[in-house]
Amino acid sequence: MLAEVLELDISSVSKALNNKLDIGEDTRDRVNKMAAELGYRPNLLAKSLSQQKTNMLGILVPDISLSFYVKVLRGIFEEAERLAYMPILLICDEKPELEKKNLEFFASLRVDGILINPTQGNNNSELIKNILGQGIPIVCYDRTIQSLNISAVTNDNVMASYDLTTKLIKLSRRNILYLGPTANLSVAEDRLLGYQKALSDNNILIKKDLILDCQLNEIDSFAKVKKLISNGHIPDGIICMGGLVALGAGKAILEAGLKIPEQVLLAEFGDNDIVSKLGVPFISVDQSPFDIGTKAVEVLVSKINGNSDESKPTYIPYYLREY
Amino acid sequence: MLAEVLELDISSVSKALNNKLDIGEDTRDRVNKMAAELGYRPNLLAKSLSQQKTNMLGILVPDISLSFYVKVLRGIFEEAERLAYMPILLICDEKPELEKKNLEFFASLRVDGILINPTQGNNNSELIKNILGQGIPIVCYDRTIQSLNISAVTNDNVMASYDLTTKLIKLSRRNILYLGPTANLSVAEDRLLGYQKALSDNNILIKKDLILDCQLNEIDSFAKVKKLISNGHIPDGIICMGGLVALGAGKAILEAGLKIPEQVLLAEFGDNDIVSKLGVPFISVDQSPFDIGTKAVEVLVSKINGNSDESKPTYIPYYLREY
DNA sequence: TTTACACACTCATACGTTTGAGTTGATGAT
DNA sequence: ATCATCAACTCAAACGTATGAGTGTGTAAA
Repeated sequence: MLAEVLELDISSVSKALNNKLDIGEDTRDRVNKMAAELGYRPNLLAKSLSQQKTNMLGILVPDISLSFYVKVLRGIFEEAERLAYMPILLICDEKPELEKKNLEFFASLRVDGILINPTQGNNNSELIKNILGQGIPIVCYDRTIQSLNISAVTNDNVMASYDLTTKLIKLSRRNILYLGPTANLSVAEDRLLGYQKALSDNNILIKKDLILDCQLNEIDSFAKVKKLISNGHIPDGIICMGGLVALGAGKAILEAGLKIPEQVLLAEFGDNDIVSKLGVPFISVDQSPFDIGTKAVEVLVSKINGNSDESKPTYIPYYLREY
Repeated sequence: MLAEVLELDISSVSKALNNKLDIGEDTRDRVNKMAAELGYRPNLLAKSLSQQKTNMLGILVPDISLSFYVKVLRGIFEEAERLAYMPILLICDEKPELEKKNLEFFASLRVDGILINPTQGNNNSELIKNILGQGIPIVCYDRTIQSLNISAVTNDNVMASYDLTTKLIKLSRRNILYLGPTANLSVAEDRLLGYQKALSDNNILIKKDLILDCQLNEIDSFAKVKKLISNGHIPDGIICMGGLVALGAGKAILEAGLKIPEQVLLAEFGDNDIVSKLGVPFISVDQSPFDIGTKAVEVLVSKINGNSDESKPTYIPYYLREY
């Protein structure tokens, strides 16, 4: 198209547009001028196919209705822009089948790298291994996959949970409930460990009925806590895995006529925006989601560039906050 | 790769994988089996380039921290999945430069169609026209671009605002403040019209100082309303353009010691999740964001398939709700 | 005047897939 | 036995770009 009008070889046009050295200055100018005039837009499909590089990053997110992930995304987008990669965002809705479909898409599209927050249960770890084997680097953020020896950018969740639990203990709480998944989720398992260690270190007995398995949503959390209370077990503090869990638990507590934070202290990880709906004070672990995002991209890109073959986790600092 | 192992021509492999008719059943099976075995994954870049069709939809979103857009996205993703298109999500952050960059990317990637919620001021309408001219259909959702004769899926914002204002009037409010952009935004202009018409029809004088121009964020809204109150103008009802505006306004009102809803009735469009942070009752226009999403994809895909060249707006029903 | 060499360009191939046209061998009808 | 038909395959071109090797021209050095 451009080549015909200018009576040049396509290769010359290509070289002019890409500022290659073996092309005359005057022809370069002619080409650029004509390109602007005709509204020429390079075909990324062809370019990527030819170069064997897309300059795209595949980003998998479980749920964008949680402000935690939105903040992570901010970090991801900002850093990707800085490093001249295009982040392609796909949402998995915590569904393994969707995650699979989206991973397959990214692999077929030949993105240069993938950022993933694996769904609970790590149902797609075989597929992930497969894609890694195909030569596409994958980095986990927030959550990780222990069985896979994969790079991850996350918090030290054992320590964070230890600190949070310790804080509740210092605030004179002794019947602290752990509320969230107890298996199949790296993050939750770590936090359970930290919770238990904090109790031990403070000579508090770990009671089995104060470790309450619950899904990462408001409904289940509400139901489980309501049942717990109606059974006469009233904790004086709750460590919640995420904002939705805290929201459900908080509603159940308030509905039972209990006071927050006087009677029950509410503590949660990561997503405070949604908890503030309750209108009561709570303690939150700020996981520095923005930094998780930027660092994840940084690690991924260094893998793409072959500057890092290691797969140890990168820890991002966290902060306890009171709202 | 596959072809070599099977000692077949690449074209035969391609035909087998795509269930073409002029290929033997036994070879088809052999190919599929070997493909599974070797973990063959078709290259979408090559496929799309060859077919001149990507089966991708470019989705432009201003801001995913607003639950309104998250709900729209749910609709978009669900309908896109149903119609076998892959939605590619890019976030513009209300920044025209980002919008431009993302539009250029979509055009270069040769997505089959684009869904856009144009930024205020429609800074990229020339580019949009250009891309349309290139043969990529574009449909607006929520907002539209009047100057461009482009398809849009939205609410009848004049009517919605008329109804909402009328509702406040029926609740005995006479000093109703319009709070939001007054120009450069299709949606807001329409709502201002509806607001004014409702006042007129009820024989209420339209006061200039009850039409308060303010940006679509919490900060500006808070500042403007605070100033208004400190100047002694206290409205008894506020029509806010969106949740962030309502949040800022609500905070200013509460800070001034005024009661919501007794002294000031708060009403807003679209994004109630965020307003509930205030912990007070408010009236909301539910714009059926999910339906906006599904319908937008439906309209876009029918354009892609050449079944629709018209460009009239498609209106989605809205509902007044009290929270 | 020849040789060398850099410069600016073209040629050919590659990337991985699709697709209509062409080829082959077997089957059936006359 | 001859020819048309058909199924199942291969061939070749196309999509739009990038890139190393090859070509021709002009200039400077010997």
